[in-house]
Amino acid sequence: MNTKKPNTKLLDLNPQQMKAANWDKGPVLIIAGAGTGKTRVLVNRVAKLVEKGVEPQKVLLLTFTRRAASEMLDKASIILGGDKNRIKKVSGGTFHSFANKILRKNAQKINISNDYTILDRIDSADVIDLVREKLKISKKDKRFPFKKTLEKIINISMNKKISYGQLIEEDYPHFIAQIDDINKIAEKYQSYKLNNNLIDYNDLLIYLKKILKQYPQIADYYSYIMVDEYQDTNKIQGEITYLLAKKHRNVMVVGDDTQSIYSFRGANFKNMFDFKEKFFPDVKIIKLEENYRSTQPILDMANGIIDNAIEKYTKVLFTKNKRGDIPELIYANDEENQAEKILEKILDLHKRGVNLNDISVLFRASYQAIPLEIQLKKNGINYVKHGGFKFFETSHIKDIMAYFKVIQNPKDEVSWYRILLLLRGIGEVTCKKILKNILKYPNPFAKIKTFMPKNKKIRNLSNTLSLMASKKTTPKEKMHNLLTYYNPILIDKFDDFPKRKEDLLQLESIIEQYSNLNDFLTDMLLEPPSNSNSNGLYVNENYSKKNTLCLSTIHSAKGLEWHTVFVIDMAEGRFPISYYLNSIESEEEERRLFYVACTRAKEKLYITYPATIRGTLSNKSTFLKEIQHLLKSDTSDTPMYLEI
DNA sequence: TGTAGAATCGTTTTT
DNA sequence: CGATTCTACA
Repeated sequence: MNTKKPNTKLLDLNPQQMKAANWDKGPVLIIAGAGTGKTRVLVNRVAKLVEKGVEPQKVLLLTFTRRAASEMLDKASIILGGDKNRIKKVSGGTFHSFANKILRKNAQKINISNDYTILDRIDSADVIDLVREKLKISKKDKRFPFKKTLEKIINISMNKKISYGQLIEEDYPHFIAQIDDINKIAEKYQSYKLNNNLIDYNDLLIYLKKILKQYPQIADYYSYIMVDEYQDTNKIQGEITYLLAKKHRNVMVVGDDTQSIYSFRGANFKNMFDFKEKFFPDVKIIKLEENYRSTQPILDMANGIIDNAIEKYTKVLFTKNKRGDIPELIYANDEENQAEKILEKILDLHKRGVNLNDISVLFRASYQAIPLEIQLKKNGINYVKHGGFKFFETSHIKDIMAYFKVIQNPKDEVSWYRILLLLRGIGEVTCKKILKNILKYPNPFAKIKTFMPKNKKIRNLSNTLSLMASKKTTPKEKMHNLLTYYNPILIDKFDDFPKRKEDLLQLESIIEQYSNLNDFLTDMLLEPPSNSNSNGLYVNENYSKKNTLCLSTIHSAKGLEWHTVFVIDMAEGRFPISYYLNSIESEEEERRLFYVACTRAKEKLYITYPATIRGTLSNKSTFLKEIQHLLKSDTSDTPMYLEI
């Protein structure tokens, strides 16, 4: 199916790329626009370093997702003539997974036990709620923030390094009256984590930094540091990069300030400039501006989007690929009509030989794809949906994970709560009573029986957990047993249990690949294997290779490319999304997001605009109005009342 | 004390 | 729209 010759293409570099790929020592910042071959540069550099005889494990490649790292390493091994073994030893992954790797080995050095449990966002929220209750801060008397909101406040303020008070005043003024309570909860949350051996996403980075600072020899193990997507790193990740390279200064960071789209997570593209100003004043800067992906008309439009930005960016893309179709604007009456028109277009393209794999539909927020998903299902078209709602954050999956977490850490109060409250006849009060009695035992699973109201299902819980805790059973057997136990609960708890049952079976097939429970739990938290499809099902890599259309949030489409791209819902309020548009910076980020979306297209780009949304007339997105002269409009059946 | 059903909240993006 | 929280009742 793939007719490309990857090795010749991989080795084919322009002078700028060559300069970057052959970079030997010293700090270098590569400013690489969309589609300018930065992956190719990194891949070649890794291959060259290894070829030169650098020990592969001393090369550290930090990327945004694990998938990005493993794809790059695969390509590097092709360059080296399929020498997978050497390349495989290259150290790589996300900042978080790298932090975890270092901490599991060295946490004791900073007085943290290395068998900590990692909390995801939902776990953190649960812990925060627990802490709130322990502090006897009621959420009833006054309007008090939800646990999810509290988690967000605590998380963001850590990420951006500002105080809770400041953040609340800026972004949550309606909670100003509760600042004292929130402060208390946040403080107690920190100490609770320390006392209970829990670590959240931020802690991973904070502790990594602490270790690297106190024990520079750990950093010095790595002799070449490379960081991809540097525009989407946050302050602490920038500092970590510096600490890693402080001694030998062999550090290459690659980024594109026009593609910075993760500031909500604390990322700051100014890190790219800080790299020079704060850390490495003598850094060499290499710019990659020749685009190999898109046609000139598509680039014209993309450049047009960015030209209107307030912030002036550092480069302008160009291509030798002059010819191509002008991007097209498609009008629709409403969301359903928009979906119909997209479907029509896709079927037409398909008829003319474009594979569904080469088409993607991109949107700002995942719910915007729902009308289209309905159309696709109706017409029996395969699709995968990336981004948005996470398989591992659905409540039935969290339920299952709670049992495993209790096995791993019998003192995990939050998971105990979750498990016990699932049982009929046990409410909060009984639950607390039970926990008070069992938490002191190192192996409480058999003890539960004693403290429970006499009830058949509850005896099963004790048996199930004991069986799961047994060292003799494999993770798969544990899972199988658990599912037998959980099935009646599932049916009782959810109306849509058949769908969710599918998910659990998928989870079972994932756990099959693990022999070690800890690895399974860590991977599920730091590197979940994939996103969900329309049914919330886990989708494995093979599935996405079939003739399948891709629907994706723009965030999840980062770094990818397709022959044809649709960017939908270009109406004010939908894109830029209005709910949180509260500052110039956030509007600028929305603009960059639109830019990222359009630069995914190689040959054809369609922008769609529904004239009404939920029955009311909508306005064209500002971003669309700005660049409309660079588009071709499909006026054949434009609604009469539209001004064009 | 526990539960079921009603009301309500907050609605993006993700390691 | 789906999870969380509240309310009323057993």
